[in-house]
Formats: sequence, structure tokens, C-alpha cells
Amino acid sequence: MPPNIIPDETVGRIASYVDFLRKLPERDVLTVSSQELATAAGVNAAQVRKDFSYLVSSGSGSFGTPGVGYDVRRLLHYLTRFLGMDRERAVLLVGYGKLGSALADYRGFKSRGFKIAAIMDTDRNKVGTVVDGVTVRHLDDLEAVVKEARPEVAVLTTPSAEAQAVTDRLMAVGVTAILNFAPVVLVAPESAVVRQVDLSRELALLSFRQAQGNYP
Amino acid sequence: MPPNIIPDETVGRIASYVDFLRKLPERDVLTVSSQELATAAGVNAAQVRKDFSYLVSSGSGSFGTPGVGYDVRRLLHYLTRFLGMDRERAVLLVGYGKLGSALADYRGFKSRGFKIAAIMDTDRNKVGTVVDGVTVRHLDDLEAVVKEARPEVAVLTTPSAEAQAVTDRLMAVGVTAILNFAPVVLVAPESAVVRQVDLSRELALLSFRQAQGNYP
DNA sequence: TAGATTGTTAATCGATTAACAATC
DNA sequence: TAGATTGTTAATCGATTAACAATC
Repeated sequence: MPPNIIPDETVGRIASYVDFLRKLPERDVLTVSSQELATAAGVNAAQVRKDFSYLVSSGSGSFGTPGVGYDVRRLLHYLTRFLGMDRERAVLLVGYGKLGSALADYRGFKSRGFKIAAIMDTDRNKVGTVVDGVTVRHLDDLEAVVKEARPEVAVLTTPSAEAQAVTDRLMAVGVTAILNFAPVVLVAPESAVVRQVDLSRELALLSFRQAQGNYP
Repeated sequence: MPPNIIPDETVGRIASYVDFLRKLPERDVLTVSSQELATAAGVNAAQVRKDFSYLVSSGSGSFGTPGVGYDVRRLLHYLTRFLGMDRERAVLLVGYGKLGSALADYRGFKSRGFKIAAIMDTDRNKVGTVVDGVTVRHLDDLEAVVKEARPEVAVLTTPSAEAQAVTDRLMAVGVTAILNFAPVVLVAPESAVVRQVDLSRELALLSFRQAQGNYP
């Protein structure tokens, strides 16, 4: 991966700004200030402007007006384009257990331009099921399915024991972006982009902070 | 909340170290080095030792032996105690939709000492269902259920529109630690601990980095 | 023009990493 | 003792916040 010019945090916050902007009544609100965006996203106004400055320096010129704020439509256009939300991106879902099916159903993916293009599992009872127009395929067909569906990212909800093997196969066929829900540290080449969602880690953290509050 | 002496990142990594230590064959591996822990968790060895130094300074004395490493049993004991994993902690699950039921089923919670003690939903068809020994109750009974189950943390998988109202009610009855899966910024008192898991943000981030890799 | 708000630079803060003396 | 590895301090790195000139 090239040196990250833009911090992960910035990219994440930009997604939040988009959420907020989309909720604004289009007719009534024509401009927003960095302060309004900041309040909505729970951050500092300077943060918002700093975040935007990253996009500016990566092309597209500056898009605010001093004394006025940002044009909502224009800002939304730039931010969604920046995130790639202006086009549909195919997602491969590996693992169609409880979590997998919950994710397949998740509205938030669709609203951000992601489309579940293929679903895989090893359970013969699930293979063949049609989910929202997509037929569940057997994991054995991974390579063939990737060739057909051409996913940009894969979401892994397999058992931990299988996650690494699936990762290796994905890398081999050029799917180098993985969102992993299995609680294992995946080994992948530097060039790959792997993100880990560790639910029990989140809960552990939460509970630790809570306990800390009780006995400060 | 008191000033965070221990970074969130440290607490999260300690959960990873515990995962790794638990997987070690108890009879064969008596000690580990910071380097081994680091490799397993995908971090720097200095990081590991630095992380441990936070626990040391919050009591319990230092627990490594220079030239030897850390005693696995002893380390595991301290780390699990530190995280509160040595006792069972009651979790309240609000929202028993697809994601909620996937979480109810999630093994990782149990293995980290969390027990789903109560489940709530507004759907009359779900209310009354028994899940793993726990009866789904109607959201109207939230206050009563909290009194009975005394949860330390709540997990929210409600629709976005309801998340804030549920949060307010939770705060009112003293449930001040929330893991929120609804993609909204929750407003809560400073003293509360709220963590947000934003799945589509994760995916947005992943996909952004991936696109960046393609056009560097 | 006066008031508001941007874009950017500099200051601050906090976390990661390197280095190394202490010590088994 | 020699080799290994800890615990901690100092150096580095990166992200957040403050400040303010530019400008509508």
C-alpha cells in the first residue's frame, strides 16, 4: 500500500458527514458550516475543515465559501465521489451463517453503494438458496465465482479456523480487500487491505471502561 | 469518565494477547516473550511491553522475568482479571432482528465472560420466544427487565430511529455502557461509555483504501 | 462595511517505536 | 559468565486542536 496520505480516521469521518448531509431536507438547507457538520459527527469544527483539506489537496479544488459555509449539494457530490459511493461496488460474502445473513440483509451497505454480488458457504443445505437475487454457492467454487462476480472487496464471516485459508485463496485470485469478522489475525501481503471487526474486543473495551468508571 | 490513563488501543490489544495465550498448549508452553506475543497480535514487541507497563503501574507489580519472558499462566491470570474476564458480566441485548440474533449466538461473547442476560424487542411475534434460556421481552418492559437482570452493558441493534430513545431510557435506569450497532451518533452524558460499531463505515474505509491502491 | 466562516499553519497532544540499562 | 529479554526512558511519528489571516 502507498503511504497513507489520508488518515483512516478522516475517511471514516467523511462517511459520517455524508450520512448527515443526506438527512438534510434538500429544499430547505442549501449550505452547512463546518461547525454544523462537526456537531452532527461529534467532532471538532477544525477537524472537519482539516478533513476537507485532504480532499482538496488530492484534487478538486477547495469547496467552501468563507463567511458562508459549504454548498450542501456540491459537498455531497464531492464527498460521495471521494468515497467511491457514486458507483456500485461488488461485495463477495464468504460465510452465510447467522452473522453472514444479517450482513447480507444490512441496509447500510446498499445505501453506501455496496452490492452483495455473491455469497459462499460450505453448508450443502445453504448452497443453492437464493438471497435477494443472489444464489449461495459452495466455497469450492470460490475462484470461479470471483471470476464471474469480480468483487472489489470480500466480507468474511467464516469460522475462525477457515478464515486464513479463504484469505489465501482470495489473494491468489486478486481479491485483496477483506473485511474480516472472524476473531483471528489474518496474514496477508502488504499490498492487501485487511480490516478486522472484533465484536468481543469492542465489548471487552466497553466493559473495561465501564468498570473503570465505577472504581476510578 | 476519569482521564483515560490506559489507551483504548492498549485495552483492545490485551484482549488479543489473551486470545493468543489461551490457544497455547498449557502443558508445553510455560513462558512467552514479548516478541512472540507481538507476532501473534500483529504488533511491535516494544508495544507489548509498553502495554503491560500500564497494568503494572495500575497495581499488581511487574510480571515478566528478564532473559526468560512471561509465565503463561500467571500472565493469563493477570490479563483476564484486568479485563474483568474473570467474572461473568450480564449483557442486555436490545433489538432481536437479524443482527441481534446473530450476536446472541456469537460464541466470542461467552468466551470473554459475557452472558446475554436479557433480550428485548418490539415485535410481538418475537416477544416470548426463548433464546438460549432467555425469554425475549417487550421493549416496553425495559425498566423492569433492567431491574431484574442488572446488566452492566447494553448492546443496541435497534433501527436507527429508535436508538436514541432507547439510550435515554437506559441512561435513566443506570445502564451507562452501550455498544451501538445502529448507524447514528448517540447523545449521552459524559459519564456514559458509548462505543459505535459502524459496519458500512468499515466497508467504506476498506473500499477506499483498495481503490487508492489501484490508482496510487 | 461588519460579521461570519473558510483554509491553513503552528502548537499541542498522545501513541508508537527505538534504545538500552537492569537483570535473570 | 554469556545470552536473552524485560521494563522504562527518550525519540519519533502522526493526529487533533487552536489560532488567525484571507475572503465572502
